[in-house]
Amino acid sequence: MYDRLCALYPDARCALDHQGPWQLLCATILSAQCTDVRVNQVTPQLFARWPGPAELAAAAQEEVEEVIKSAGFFREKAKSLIGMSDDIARRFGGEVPGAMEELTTLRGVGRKTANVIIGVAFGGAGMVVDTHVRRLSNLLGWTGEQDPEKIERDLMALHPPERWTHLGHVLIHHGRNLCPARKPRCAECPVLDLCPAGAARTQDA
DNA sequence: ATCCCGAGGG
DNA sequence: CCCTCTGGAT
Repeated sequence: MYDRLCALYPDARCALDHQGPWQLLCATILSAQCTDVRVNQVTPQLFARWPGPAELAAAAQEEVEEVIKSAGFFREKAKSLIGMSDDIARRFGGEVPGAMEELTTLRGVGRKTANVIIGVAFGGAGMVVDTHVRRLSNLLGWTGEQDPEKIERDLMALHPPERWTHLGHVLIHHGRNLCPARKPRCAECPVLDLCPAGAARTQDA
């Protein structure tokens, strides 16, 4: 299945525009319950105005809110962006840490965001479980869990570490292109033969 | 379990 | 109108 998805999406990669770990951290925090397209619309202005953690840590919350407003959850996300930057400036000497236990101590950073940083910014093994990965993993029968951390564990057991990061990317890509939550296009799906949920659905119709 | 929240699609 | 979008804190 992994190979089939890779063949389908040969250049699937992180769709959040960024330069360096701190920018990716900001973009990923902003991506909660929001499309990556919209995140990429607000980050240029964010990074132009506050170029690094030291600057953003000192920003006025209302000004940050104004810039990121269209991404939704703007009050919480502004607090997280400022708090996370302050954490990095004070506790980590201005450098984004690379370990899960450190990353998740940052304001607004949970396992999903931490795994993005580990996998994409540092080239490590990060099994990202977002809304797409959760939905497709359940449809494909790879897990029966709903809790992201349990899904993470199931996926890590099914796939070798060197595939984790890219697996997340191809699943997210497939979720966007052909298998969105609202209206999966099973009739056009090239991997329908490997999808129990899709097979059942097409039989229904 | 609930709240945070704007924007786009059906 | 209702649901979903690369979740996390309380």
